Amino acid sequence: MTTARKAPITLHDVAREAGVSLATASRSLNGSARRVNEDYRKRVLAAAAKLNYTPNTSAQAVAKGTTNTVALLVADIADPYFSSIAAGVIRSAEDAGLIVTMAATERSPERELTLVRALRGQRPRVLILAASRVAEEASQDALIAELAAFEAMGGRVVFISRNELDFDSVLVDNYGGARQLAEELIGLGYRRFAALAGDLSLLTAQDRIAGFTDGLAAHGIELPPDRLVRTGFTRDGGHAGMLELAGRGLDDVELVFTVNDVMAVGAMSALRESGREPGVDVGIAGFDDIQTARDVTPALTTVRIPLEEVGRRAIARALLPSPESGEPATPTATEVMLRASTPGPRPGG
Amino acid sequence: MTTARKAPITLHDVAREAGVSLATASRSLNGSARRVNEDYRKRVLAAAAKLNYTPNTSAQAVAKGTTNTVALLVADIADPYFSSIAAGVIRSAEDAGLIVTMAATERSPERELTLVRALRGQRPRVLILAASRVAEEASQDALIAELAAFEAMGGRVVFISRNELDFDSVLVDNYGGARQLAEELIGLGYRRFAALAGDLSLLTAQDRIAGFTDGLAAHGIELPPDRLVRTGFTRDGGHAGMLELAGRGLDDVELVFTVNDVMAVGAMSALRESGREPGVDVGIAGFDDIQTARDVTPALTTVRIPLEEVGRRAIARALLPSPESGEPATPTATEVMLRASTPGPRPGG
DNA sequence: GCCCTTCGGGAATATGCTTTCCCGCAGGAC
DNA sequence: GTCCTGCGGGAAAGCATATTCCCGAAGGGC
Repeated sequence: MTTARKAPITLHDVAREAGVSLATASRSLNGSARRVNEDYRKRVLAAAAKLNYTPNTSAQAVAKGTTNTVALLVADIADPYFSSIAAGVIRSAEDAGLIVTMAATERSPERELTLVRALRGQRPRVLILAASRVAEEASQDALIAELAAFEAMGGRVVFISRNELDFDSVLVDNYGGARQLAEELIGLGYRRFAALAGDLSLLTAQDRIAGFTDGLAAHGIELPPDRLVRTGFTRDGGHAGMLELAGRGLDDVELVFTVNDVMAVGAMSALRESGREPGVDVGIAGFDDIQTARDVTPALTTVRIPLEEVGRRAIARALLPSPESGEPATPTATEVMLRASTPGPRPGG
Repeated sequence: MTTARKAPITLHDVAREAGVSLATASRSLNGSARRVNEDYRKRVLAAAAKLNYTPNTSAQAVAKGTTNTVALLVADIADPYFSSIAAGVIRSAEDAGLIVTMAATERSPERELTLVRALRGQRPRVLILAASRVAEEASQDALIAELAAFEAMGGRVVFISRNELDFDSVLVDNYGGARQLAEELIGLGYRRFAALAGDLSLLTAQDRIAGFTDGLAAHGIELPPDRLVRTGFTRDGGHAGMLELAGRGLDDVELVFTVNDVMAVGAMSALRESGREPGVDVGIAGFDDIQTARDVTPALTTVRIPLEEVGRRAIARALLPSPESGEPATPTATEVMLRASTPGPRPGG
């Protein structure tokens, strides 16, 4: 009984068991356009239950020419930003009877392209690209071409937080959120800012920085170039960036904005290592509102993105009839969350 | 050019383009046992590249009778414990040329069973169950039966942190880690403990509590029943549990152990709300060593599990020849990480 | 009462691919 | 020079399912 490897039971077996034809069995089980006599139907269902039959989805896919698969591409599934989005995607894909397959680009555009190509082999119904876009990118055109081919053969492409003409997308108001954040921070009394910009080749980082600096500019405040540190888009990037900033000896900085929360967390840690207390000595603000932002001490001021909902909206859009041309979907609203990490500048500042 | 929906190009097209037979085209592209003339092979490859051909994996699966799919079942993808494991799984599955599909049980045994059944339709090569086991469970037998059927038809089952006879697993030394933690905390001088036990119907929670209490017992210390709070296995569960504990007015408790890190984080937050400072007034220790444990203040003492590696080991084991009977794999070692949340009891305690 | 629909079961075909099987051809042994 | 062997191309037979097409039977209209 160990290595018996008995073949999985097929629709054939069910049909035989029920004493009906293959066609009738198929029709009974997945309710086609054709109706089937109630007696037969029951017999088939009973046989299927008795044999513990499960339709072979691959065979169904081949026969029908479509799958029930959603392919999701993220940069790094261990990053809370992406795992929250993934949770939303999985949840609502499941509600729609879709299976989701995931792959990680590890933030490499080349890998992204390779994966898209490979994923195309799966003939997924929809392909969701959540890995952020890089501004300058040789493989960009190749990606677009690949995706266009994918859509031409009937698949649906949805970008997350990345506006790509000709493709559908769930947008996030990165610019607006960052701008609003800047203004509210000014409202708290902050005047001297610095920013950790993540990798500026990432459009998301660019947008947030642009929104933030514009928000400052609207109040006549400038963000001097030497106070904008380019660094990795990760926690460790934030850590390194803060050390770099400290190394520049800008002692009068009142608030450091990082383009995402994980960087803020790294920055806070670096700040402490250099003997200063986040919130007290220097304000910190991030972007995304990952769970950790609320758990960290002091709680992190940030811009909230409803991450799970973004995931849900992605598959919702994918299931809608094709928008026929990228009417660029109203961006998901963001919300500034002021918390303890930005109590306002210290009186003696 | 919008709704053209041109059919995806098939192996047929490639063969025609290259002027060879279907068989030769197939053999050239996936290197079968049969060799094919180098000239032909090149012609086929060129044709495939020119047409931008991608094999239809569903068709391949049907023809071969196997897939390249790994199905991964987790409780909640947004939980860092699971997303870290998932990251490991995805990474090394990909190295092995496997695609991973994910689903979330939302911690419901019924859902788990339903999903396993549905996933079976995919005929995955391996099925990884990472959602924790519930002790008393009506659907348990059904699950086992389902999985046995799955293995009988050639699939591989790997449990994560859950020892199920007859199935392979990657184990985690929950008991040993917790026990070691208890002893080290005693070494720091702590004597009066309490614990937030998560849902005690979860075996993982049980093991950790057992290890912890046994560790205490080895030094003649007891964990009175009224100091063990059953609560949810989540962050909010930890929060609620800590409030509950505080409500019991046990003011002499020096250290609170929570069965996982997310609960510890919730507990720290609750502690602050009730006016006490984690680490200073009460020590806190968790389990898992998720990233946040290091980012929180004070940094959380915990028991480290190499989560990503656990994921990698899961697919590594799945790819090995079947162990033929559950020799229960040496458990993955855990490591106690003493951090600032347990500086030792306050002198005046 | 006859003809025309409609209903619905079943045989057969299609899907895109792998693999078996057949067969021709070239090369080596004697 | 014949026979045998082995290499490798191509036709064809699967794989598990969906769907088209055919056809008999039942029902309704006049």
